[in-house]
Amino acid sequence: MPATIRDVASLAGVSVATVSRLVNRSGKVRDDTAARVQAAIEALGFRPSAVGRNLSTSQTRSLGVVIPSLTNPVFADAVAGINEEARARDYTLMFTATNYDRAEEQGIVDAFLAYRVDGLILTVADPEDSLVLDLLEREGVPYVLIYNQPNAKGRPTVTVDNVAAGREAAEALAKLGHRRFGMVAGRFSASDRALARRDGFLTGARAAGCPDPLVLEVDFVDLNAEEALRPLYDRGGEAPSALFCSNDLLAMAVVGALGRLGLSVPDDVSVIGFDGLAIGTQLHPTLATIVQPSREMGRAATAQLLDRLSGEVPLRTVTLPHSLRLGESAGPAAKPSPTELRDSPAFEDEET
Amino acid sequence: MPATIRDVASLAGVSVATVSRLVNRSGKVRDDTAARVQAAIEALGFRPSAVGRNLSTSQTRSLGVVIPSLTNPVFADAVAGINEEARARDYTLMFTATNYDRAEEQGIVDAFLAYRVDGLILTVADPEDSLVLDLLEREGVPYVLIYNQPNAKGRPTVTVDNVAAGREAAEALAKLGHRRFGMVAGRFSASDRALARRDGFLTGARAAGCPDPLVLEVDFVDLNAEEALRPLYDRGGEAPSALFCSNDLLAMAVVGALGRLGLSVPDDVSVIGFDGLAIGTQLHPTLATIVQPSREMGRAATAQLLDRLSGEVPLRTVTLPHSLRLGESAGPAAKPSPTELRDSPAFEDEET
DNA sequence: TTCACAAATGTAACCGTTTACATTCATGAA
DNA sequence: TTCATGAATGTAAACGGTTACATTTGTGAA
Repeated sequence: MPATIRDVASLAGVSVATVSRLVNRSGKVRDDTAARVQAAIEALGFRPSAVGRNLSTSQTRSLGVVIPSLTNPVFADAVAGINEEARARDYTLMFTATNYDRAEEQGIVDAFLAYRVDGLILTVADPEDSLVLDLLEREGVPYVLIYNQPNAKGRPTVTVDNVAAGREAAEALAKLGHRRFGMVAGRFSASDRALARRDGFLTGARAAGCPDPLVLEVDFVDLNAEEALRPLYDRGGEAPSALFCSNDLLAMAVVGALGRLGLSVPDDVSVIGFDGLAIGTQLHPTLATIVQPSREMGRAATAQLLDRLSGEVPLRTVTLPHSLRLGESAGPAAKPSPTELRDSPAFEDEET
Repeated sequence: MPATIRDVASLAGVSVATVSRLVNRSGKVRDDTAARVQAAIEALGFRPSAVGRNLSTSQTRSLGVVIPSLTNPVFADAVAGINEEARARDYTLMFTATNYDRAEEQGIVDAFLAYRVDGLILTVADPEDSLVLDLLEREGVPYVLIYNQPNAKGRPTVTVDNVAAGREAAEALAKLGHRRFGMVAGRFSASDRALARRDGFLTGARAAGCPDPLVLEVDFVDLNAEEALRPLYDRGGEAPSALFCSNDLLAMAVVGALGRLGLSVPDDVSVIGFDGLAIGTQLHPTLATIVQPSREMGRAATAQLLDRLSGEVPLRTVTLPHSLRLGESAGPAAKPSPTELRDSPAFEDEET
């Protein structure tokens, strides 16, 4: 139904080649011809069809984006970065969330390949052993991972040093005087980065001469943080005085749950998250966290991919700097032993 | 480089028509032929090109999604719903955020039209007066708005009754004994819904016989809630005891800022947000809010659009139910202290 | 066996661009 | 005026599918 290049050509009394040349600024066209063609274009409201062009040039100027979920703002931030960079370079984004479902990954990538996206940016469940990535490799479609860990197969990824960051979290807490650590994490099977953060955290705890942190793996999607934490803080003395959470959303929920359990953050328990979500700085207490540059990671991944598409630059793994943001949710370890917690009135209320 | 339908055809010793028939299950093909073709497809790793098909069928089975920002999880939730419904019906999503920039809107929609998306789902700055929507109308490309308000031009939108919701917020606060209301909102110029919520809130306040709420318009993108609120709460007595925020992100920031100003929520000030973000139920205090079914709105908009694309069902404006979630951030008004009574003329006026 | 008819398959045009190559046009030099 | 030359434009073949229509093949009845 929309006007085609032929319509324009015949209305302007020129050939399609001339129209094409004008539209794409490839080749020269005389001023008066250009004016005539331009007039025809406007008269017809001609909008060149990307699909015609795609077929002819066998590239689509589109990128596929595959992430686990938009519900976690950390991914939304990355997508925002991807979006910015892609738009700046005139690429379009095809997008889907997998909901942490590996079978979905496959179907989605199949669809994107059918659409002949020029490249993909994705966060997968397990990059070491991913059929999807094998497929891309086989088909020679360029891709860059984000958030995923650098891995044995040398798959290009833009990420932060999650192990170091985990270690730093432990160090920071140790420096505040804490010795009994806990970690609350989503399912490790769905997140290689959570795993890396845990490894770093354990290492850090040991290096500080602390007992091994208790690790709590919780269901991230429909989480009941209060239920998950209650048993821990029923036990009294040996309960962790500092909790590291594998992401900020979890950390926010943990802070809330502790409050509801009658514990004060950071007076009774310190909490430190991971991601650096903007909202964390607005809360009270502000959320202590390891900040990763999500938007920048999205942008960097995209930039790299687009460079690769327009040159033959090889794709590389890039580790961006993270930083510790010591918010109010992490404070010095309490002087009195949390053994007293058992006797706290708020706690008795909960018990009955 | 990838195998084409002709490659498959010649390897299987059949015509392209037969391959096409098999791939699309259009028309019948004998079992032994099918097997041969299937073998060829697998041998070559043939993946039908959507762009070839798009050109031929002049439809793309893709939808454009245009929203202001992913940074606000409420949009992310809607996109999640859109994503689910689209995937279920085998449509692909092209996606972009406008960052609340109206010029961007135009460029993005142009790009999507070039790609010949079959339809669009969008949230625009101002549906009444939107060049972009005029353009879609003119080109006959079906679209559905989400979040935007029902409007004079009868543009189809999936939303909630923001006016009623705003009114209910005021009523709920009045029922808790509050009389001095405030509203904190993002820029109205970027959000017709915030405006509608304000209108409803004012109406509700008046209906409850309360003085007109103070309305604070703040910069949502880089917000300093503490600075914005401090002047209000420096003044003492006449400061609002209940704040309605035009969205949950804002409400969370406001709760945090009040805390940092040394005020207790809800003992000193009640706060009620809008959106029903999941994280609100995890915080401490849990966030009182008007819940809108974001995911469902995304799904409904998509379903409607896809129905329209495969039948000739007309697009309609749909108002989905919202609900009040009375979290801990909204509580009974404090008994006004004698000082406050003296200092608060508004209060005395109303009492008589 | 022959024929009518349906089932299976093939042929080729078309969808809207781009682009290599061919052709025409304008210009200045001889 | 004629020509050589470069600039401007045109022609037509891709690109990878779908599909109307034509053709061939297979089946059962006469």
